[in-house]
Amino acid sequence: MRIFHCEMEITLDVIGGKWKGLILYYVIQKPRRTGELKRLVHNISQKMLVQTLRELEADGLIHRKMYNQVPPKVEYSTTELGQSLEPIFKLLCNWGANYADESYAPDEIEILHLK
Amino acid sequence: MRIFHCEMEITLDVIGGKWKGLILYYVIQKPRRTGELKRLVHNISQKMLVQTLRELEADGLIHRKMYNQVPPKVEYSTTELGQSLEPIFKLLCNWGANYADESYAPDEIEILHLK
DNA sequence: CAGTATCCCCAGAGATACTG
DNA sequence: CAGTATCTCTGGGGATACTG
Repeated sequence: MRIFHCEMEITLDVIGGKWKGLILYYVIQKPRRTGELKRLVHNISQKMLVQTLRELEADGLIHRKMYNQVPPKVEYSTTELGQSLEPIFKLLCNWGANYADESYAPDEIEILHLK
Repeated sequence: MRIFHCEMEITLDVIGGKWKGLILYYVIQKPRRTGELKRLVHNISQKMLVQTLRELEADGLIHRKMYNQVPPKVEYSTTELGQSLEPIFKLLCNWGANYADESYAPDEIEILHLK
């Protein structure tokens, strides 16, 4: 039996933590391969990437599709539940952009958009 | 010079981490005293509570008002920037409630709302 | 009551090597 | 390329005691 003290705790239990938010952010945009995520999520180790992906999968937020080929190919995509976070994540990004505008001088911050 | 790779990283830099989300959640609802937060944010230590409050204050999300009286009284409230998270946090809570509905059997979860 | 100062620990995370 | 297995380690965070 899991005990929570408000709905926010539930949400944070599922998408909180050091890496979940960022990984979800990229998988929500479009299906992503493992190596792609490793490149996008700066500084994450192979270990933490796989571990976090397993947790997101176990919680029903993403789906893991494996192609039986050599070399191996795996693609992660959102489930319906995971994709339902998309509008919220968009708001969170907008908020962050606005925060940067208000709280950083132009020469104190740089945003390097990867593709 | 701070480097980010997407707007999401900025947001997570400000409101990510183990305790910030939950503390903000309660302060957004209404001004809160220290002891009140300690009671609401389950399992947080005095040290982490104060430390996190200082970070939120330094990042301009909350304001600390001190009453010069004995015994001391301190009240934390949101700044305009902090309060601008309110609609997003509401969505996050709704999402968590919906997640609980979909992913937990009724006897696997309990939500103890404190006041 | 609110906050500081210490001490200290261990789980979470990094590094490396290896496999199919 | 994707993933596992180990080993290591460090710093985030817990516990405690103390102050104004």
